[in-house]
Amino acid sequence: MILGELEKRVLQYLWEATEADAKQTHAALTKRRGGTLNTIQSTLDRLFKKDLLTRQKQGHAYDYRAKVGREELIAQLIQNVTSDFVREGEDHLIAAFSSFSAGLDDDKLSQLEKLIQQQRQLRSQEDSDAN
Amino acid sequence: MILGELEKRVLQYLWEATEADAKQTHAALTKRRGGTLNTIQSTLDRLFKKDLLTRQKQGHAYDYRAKVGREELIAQLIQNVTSDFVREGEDHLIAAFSSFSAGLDDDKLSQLEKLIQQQRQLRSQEDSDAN
DNA sequence: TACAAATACCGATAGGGAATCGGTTTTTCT
DNA sequence: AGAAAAACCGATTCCCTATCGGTATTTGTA
Repeated sequence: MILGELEKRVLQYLWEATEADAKQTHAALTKRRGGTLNTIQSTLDRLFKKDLLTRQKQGHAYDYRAKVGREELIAQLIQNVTSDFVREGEDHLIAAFSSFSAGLDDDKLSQLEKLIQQQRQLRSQEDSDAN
Repeated sequence: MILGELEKRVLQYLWEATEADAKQTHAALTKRRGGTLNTIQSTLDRLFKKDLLTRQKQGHAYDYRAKVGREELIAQLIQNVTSDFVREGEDHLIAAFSSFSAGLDDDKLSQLEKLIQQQRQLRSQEDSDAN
């Protein structure tokens, strides 16, 4: 899936705003870049059709919300752009790591290890929560 | 940077073949999908202009070689697709990890840790090699 | 409930990149 | 120099984003 420039901005805005209709979105984005309300409406609609947004009628306008968070989107995009090159049975992240590792300094490596630890802890907590 | 379907296939082929001219590439790819030699030439040229291939005249034809390896390309693509969403000071891989971690099982986490260790070892070796 | 305002929806256009291919110009080998 | 092989150029089609104008709906309200 490809995201256009405007689509990205709208998405970012919705992550901040939590919820907004076309008018608000237009108001927020039009300051830096011209464009009519219609343009924003189309863009919101396109994002909605891409299943990246949720909408709900509120008064006479749709209120849109991001359906995917920033990290989830990043994950999606990476899988997308990567999938043609990831070998059978190979994980996307593993592939990504292999790709980046040469460019990582010791600090980053440690940072990653910490994140892994955190992730593990998070899980054992969830496990005990479940009981 | 966006890669088209044919561009990806050509790239993959060049990773296998190490080196090939348009004719060979065409011969290799045309079996599964029609298309003329010209199409392949254009594609090779496009990849070359994208700085993904190297070429060198050999006899009357250019011999092309991939300029980036699979993992390097993956890294590039990830950075590309990700950069608009990665926060200031945040690393792409860290962001990627955060995005994926929820979907990783224990095995994958361990696998990653091992990779990190390997990377560390690789470095200390290089260090001692340098002395 | 009928009307006016606010939106949604439809459709058209422009612009950019990939994929394709025909045809012409260059290059190269003999 | 001449034939054959490639490179190069240009045109076309297709798909997707960005933009808007104009019309059809919907909604709040007098």
